[in-house]
Amino acid sequence: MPNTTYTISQLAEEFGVTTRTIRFYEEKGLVHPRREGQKRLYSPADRVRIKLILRGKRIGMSLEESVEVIDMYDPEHNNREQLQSLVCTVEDKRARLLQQKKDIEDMLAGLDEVQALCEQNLAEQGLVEKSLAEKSRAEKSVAERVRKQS
DNA sequence: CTTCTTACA
DNA sequence: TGTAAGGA
Repeated sequence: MPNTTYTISQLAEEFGVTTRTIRFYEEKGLVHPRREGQKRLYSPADRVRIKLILRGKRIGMSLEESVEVIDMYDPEHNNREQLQSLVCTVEDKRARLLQQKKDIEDMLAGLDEVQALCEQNLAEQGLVEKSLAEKSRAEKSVAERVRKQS
């Protein structure tokens, strides 16, 4: 297995963020890259964490929320009680995300309606412009005849 | 040239 | 988070 590592700049480029952002996450305790002297070396696991953090960020989660979700991946305590508690937390998070998902779908549906109305309106305007053009053409030919007669 | 820390906006 | 400074 290739024990790949990444430099901060590699990850920054891959995820479209600045190195400052990644260091900032470390400052917040979201990632713990190992060091090679002063240089930070990120493991594939670190990379995944950053990916999850950015994903959470995209859907409006705070860094803190993302950490909570990420922490659910590795149960630090394996006794029944704590595992059952984790299951509840997971179910709770799942419910919230599903609600968010539904809200987004409803909003998208709303956008579909708005867009349809806009396009319909534009189509009608197109017809108006067309008839206007014809009207203009007709008037022009009339004016032409009048001019010739005079 | 890249990365790091620190500090301020 | 961006940016700037100053060192490695």
